[in-house]
Amino acid sequence: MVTLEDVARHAGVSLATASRVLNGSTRQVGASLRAKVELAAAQLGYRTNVAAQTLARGASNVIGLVVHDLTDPYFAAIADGAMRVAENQGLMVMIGTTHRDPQREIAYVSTLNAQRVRAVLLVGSRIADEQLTRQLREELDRYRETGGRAACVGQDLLGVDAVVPDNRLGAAALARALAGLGHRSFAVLAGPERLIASMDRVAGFAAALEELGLPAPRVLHGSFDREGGYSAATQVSGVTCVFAVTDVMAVGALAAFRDRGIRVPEDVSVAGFDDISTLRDLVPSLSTVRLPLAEMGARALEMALAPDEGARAQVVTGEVILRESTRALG
Amino acid sequence: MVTLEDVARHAGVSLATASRVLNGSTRQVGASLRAKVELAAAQLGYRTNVAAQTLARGASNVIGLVVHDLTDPYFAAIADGAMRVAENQGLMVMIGTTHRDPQREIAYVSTLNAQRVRAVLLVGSRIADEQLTRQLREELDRYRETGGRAACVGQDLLGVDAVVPDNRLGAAALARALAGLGHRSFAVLAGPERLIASMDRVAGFAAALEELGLPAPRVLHGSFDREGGYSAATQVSGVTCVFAVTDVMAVGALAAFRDRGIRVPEDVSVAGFDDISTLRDLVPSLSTVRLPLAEMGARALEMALAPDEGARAQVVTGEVILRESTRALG
DNA sequence: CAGACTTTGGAAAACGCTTTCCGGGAGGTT
DNA sequence: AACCTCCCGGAAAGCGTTTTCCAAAGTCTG
Repeated sequence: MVTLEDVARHAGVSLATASRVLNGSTRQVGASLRAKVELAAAQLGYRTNVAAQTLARGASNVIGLVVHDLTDPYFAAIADGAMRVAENQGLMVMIGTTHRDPQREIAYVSTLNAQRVRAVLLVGSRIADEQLTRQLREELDRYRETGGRAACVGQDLLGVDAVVPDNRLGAAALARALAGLGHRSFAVLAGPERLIASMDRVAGFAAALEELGLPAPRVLHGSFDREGGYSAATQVSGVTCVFAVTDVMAVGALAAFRDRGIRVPEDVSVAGFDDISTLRDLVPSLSTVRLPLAEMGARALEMALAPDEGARAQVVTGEVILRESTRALG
Repeated sequence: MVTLEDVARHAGVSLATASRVLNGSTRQVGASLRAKVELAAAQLGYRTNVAAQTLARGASNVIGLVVHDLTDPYFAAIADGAMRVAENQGLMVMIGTTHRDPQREIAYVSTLNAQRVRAVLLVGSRIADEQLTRQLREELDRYRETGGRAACVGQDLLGVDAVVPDNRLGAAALARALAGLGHRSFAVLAGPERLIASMDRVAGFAAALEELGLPAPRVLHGSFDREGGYSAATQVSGVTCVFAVTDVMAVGALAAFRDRGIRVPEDVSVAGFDDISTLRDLVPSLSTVRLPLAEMGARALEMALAPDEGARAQVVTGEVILRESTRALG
């Protein structure tokens, strides 16, 4: 293992000089010494020991990313956006997947704190649970007290910077668009009862229908994934339009309808939420509310990395996109 | 920032004792002192400084993962498998995405070396390029000389442990299955000319056809993604069956045929490779060669982490799965 | 050309942990 | 009772960097 000291000795300079040459310092080093050091480093195959560097500097070059599930394209897209920002800034990223276990999320914040990462990004909807939220907040506070920066993509409940999709507004806009197509009877395929993203989307959708004087939708709960959409959709009947609170659930619903011999959009219209790009080749193509996922990830990390100006929240509004899975009635 | 020394002082014990209590050591500590230390740590909100720990121990608790593109479900699935293993072993995962730039891959190995990660996992097909391969090997060798462990998922070209899908065999089996359906004229939608995974799949497919005494397929090259499949498919004509070398390219091909008014499978059969699970709800469902992606990632990491027994290669064979996108002729 | 700055190189003190030694006390064996 | 072991606690020496001081050598001004 070749150390900086080896390089310094080999180049005939002091440790300080070698350090200044090899790891961006504010101080200048004369051209001739600089060349010697660089040569020595190359010859010996020197690689900075980042752990030592982090210890000495008191700050690392890595950021932490906590997501629920990397194989869910929603999280992959957000993570990708954040990682591009990290890459541009020369930061490495450490990822933890919680598999939707809130305790794991808390544990990851603690671990990332131990790693002294520069920033941590929490991606994914919160659950309506006072105690869990408080525990997570406490862990985050502890991290931030010692200089850590944090941001989240989801709801602004943690006292950190947040990029928050306006789920109510988006769902309401979707409801109006679907009503505009002539639909009057709706079902909503929702996620777990206490998952806030799901709750907000349901609430926004229902509120808009009420405003239009339409009957309240029937709400069916399932897990927040493809299976949840499938199983919830098996219970749907007597409506002309179904709103699945995520595209991934909508995919499950589409499969369920197909298996039941119900045609989309001829027999029932289906809309999702998120506009997952890997799903754009679905047949029929999915009407949805577009969220700029990669950009949300990128912006969240940028906020976390920016100089502290107190916790800020950026609201992102979705854009309704009607495609083939919904059709006009009458 | 509360340090171990603070904890030790607060508990009225030595630094050594505090260390032994809080960070798994081989040595025992008496129950009363142990309790004091744990209490002090909890009261002060102590968090181990991992950088210091890594420096002192000379070994870190993180592994590095290098993939081409996290939003590609192929890589997401493999990464997920590897991450589950890491999680079970209490290891954190640092991810780098190369966006298919071989130089970036080399740079990441160097960076991960600097991080002194326990193991690095390189996921993704190699390119047939002597010089790049040599450079990467050199970087890997340097890493391994100082105790680093490495493995790859792809071709066994790097002198490290490898999990290698048998692309030739899988493609050949697929060709035989398709010929068994009565197809006689084929086109292959291939990736970049020098991408080995693509080359092998094309070669295996062609070899099997030749063995069966069938005419050689027409090979069309495109990028290794959905767009590549789409654009290659626009040039297809006069065949009854199309083999896209990945499911993701097959999705593009399906879209292209749809846009051209060509029905699948009535007018042309389409098959892919990989069996990406998020694509299982495609209509028509895709015939493909199943690869156990998550398991491949998991096994690769397990090999890398296992005690050194010299570089080993595990071959994974794919399983042909015929679904709705291919139909029997005649 | 003297005094005041500005550069540039080096010595050495952190940074926060792990672990090797030491020593003292407890328990076991003749 | 004398001797050996074992156990457990603490002191202190690293681990490989960064960075703060110093000192020496320029470089400017007036």
